[in-house]
Amino acid sequence: MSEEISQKNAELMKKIVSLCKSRGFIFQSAEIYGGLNGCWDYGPLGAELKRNLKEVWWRRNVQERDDIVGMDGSILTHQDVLKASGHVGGFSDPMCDCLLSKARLRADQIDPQSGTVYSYTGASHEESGWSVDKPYSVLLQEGQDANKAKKTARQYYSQFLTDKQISPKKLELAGQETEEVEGVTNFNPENGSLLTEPREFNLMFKTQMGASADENDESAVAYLRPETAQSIFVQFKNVLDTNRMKLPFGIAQIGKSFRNEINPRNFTFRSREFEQMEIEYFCHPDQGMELTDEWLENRLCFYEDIGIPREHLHILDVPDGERAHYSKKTYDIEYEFPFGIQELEGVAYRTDYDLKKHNECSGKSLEYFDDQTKEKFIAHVVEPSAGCDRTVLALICEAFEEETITNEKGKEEVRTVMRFDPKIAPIKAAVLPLLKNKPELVEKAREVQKALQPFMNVFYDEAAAIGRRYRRQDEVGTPYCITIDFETLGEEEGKEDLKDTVTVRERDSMEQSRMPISELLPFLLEKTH
RNA sequence: GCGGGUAUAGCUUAGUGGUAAAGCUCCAGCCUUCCAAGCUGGCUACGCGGGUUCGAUUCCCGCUACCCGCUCCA
Repeated sequence: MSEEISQKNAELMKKIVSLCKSRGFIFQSAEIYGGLNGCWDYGPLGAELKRNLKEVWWRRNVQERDDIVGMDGSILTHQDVLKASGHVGGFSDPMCDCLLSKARLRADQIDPQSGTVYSYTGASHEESGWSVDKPYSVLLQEGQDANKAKKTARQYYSQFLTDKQISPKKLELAGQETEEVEGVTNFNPENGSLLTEPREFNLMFKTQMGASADENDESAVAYLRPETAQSIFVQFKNVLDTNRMKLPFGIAQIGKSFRNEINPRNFTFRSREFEQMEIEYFCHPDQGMELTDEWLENRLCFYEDIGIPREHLHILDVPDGERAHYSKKTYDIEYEFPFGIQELEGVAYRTDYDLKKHNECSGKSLEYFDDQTKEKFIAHVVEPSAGCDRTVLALICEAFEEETITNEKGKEEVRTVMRFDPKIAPIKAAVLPLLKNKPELVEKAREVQKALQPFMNVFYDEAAAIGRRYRRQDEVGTPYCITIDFETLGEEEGKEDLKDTVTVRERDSMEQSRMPISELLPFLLEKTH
């Protein structure tokens, strides 16, 4: 990405974040207390938008399908569940930092190295009297010049210099010692510099169950779930038995999950608390690969359905070695955010890994018996796992547009419009009396509002000129504005036949049409459902 | 976690060692017969905590948050 485009996208993102705040989509969590790192709250319109997304997802995946049922598991999770799944113990990354370049590396991904370690105890600068005592080492591969160790060490020590005018070359190194080593991983392969000790980053939120639980009571430990999936696996048998399900079938769940991300970034994109929309689709082992491809296609259609065109999505076929250890096949569905192409959803073939683990660890049989074939086996599972907040953000980014239009006076102006698909738009229709100082118009408009309100989120507005009110609605993505005027009242001479009709103004085209009030509800239901 | 940047009203910005200006928005009123009209009036801000100072929004230190890069994202 060129510098210019990246600059432009940063500005675009700023505008989106700003609009999200000013129009009540997304606020920073605990803002009046200075904010909570990586946490965000949805305001009135954001809550509607997110609710609509979740409703469409649930409708498409549960309500309209015979083979998927829903559930809603607890967020607090038994520690044994996450021990079995491998999250306790496995869900942390040892990290270390290069003392010289400050690069961060995964300690477990550093190739073992051999060579000569040059160690120093400190450095000094005679002329200025400056000195520092800090142990530091450099690893040199066989055949490298010993001077490289000195050069690297001087560079390292020079970062402590208060007088930046002093050249690293003028530093005197102290206490040089050398040692031959083999298979060590505490040096940066890039430059030979010593790394910090590996630090564990535990990515799970741990808590204590019971108001009087002791902090050191191991048995009281519980976790906030790092994914909704585990509660589905753990309840697999119950759902199977109580709902007479037959393979293949799925269990869907929408809910919050928590991960102690090292570095929350990009607005709501990477948050420590986030909502997932997950399906665990159980099947015969022979069907796994095929179903993974089918689900990928199904999910792409879903995004198209809610207004994210396929051209803005990217499919990443996650290569061997980069997939989770339990996965035989994984597709990432990525979206072109202004801040880069980032993952919205993972469609992963998790094999029988999870059910097998829970089968073993709980001692309860989670096997499936097929009456037809008399076969007994652990079901395999395909998991389409979507990030709800990420999708909301994608919807906002996709919808945002600043349109340049020429007004009646021939002057160019910018119209900010959120082109949400009507299905997910927070407000479906705005009801507007043409003038607010004419009680008959206001009364009629209130009637229309009340008639629509039980069926959808409508908004009544009588403040300011009609044009301004249209633009306000554009900015929050309301697909239709309904205006009650004098013709609606049937008092216009020669236009008595327009009694009880209203102007329907369409957001994207700004075009207006005349419609009887009686047709409004079916029209809007069809367009916004 | 490291490096860099930023923090003034709901939003976007101005400005100053003597507590602050504007545009837009918003609210009230008048007016207004279809795309951010006009007039009058109004609310609202120097992120938090220290220090220096007679006095700090301004200078210094710390913290927090956000943005960018690195890193990370099982």
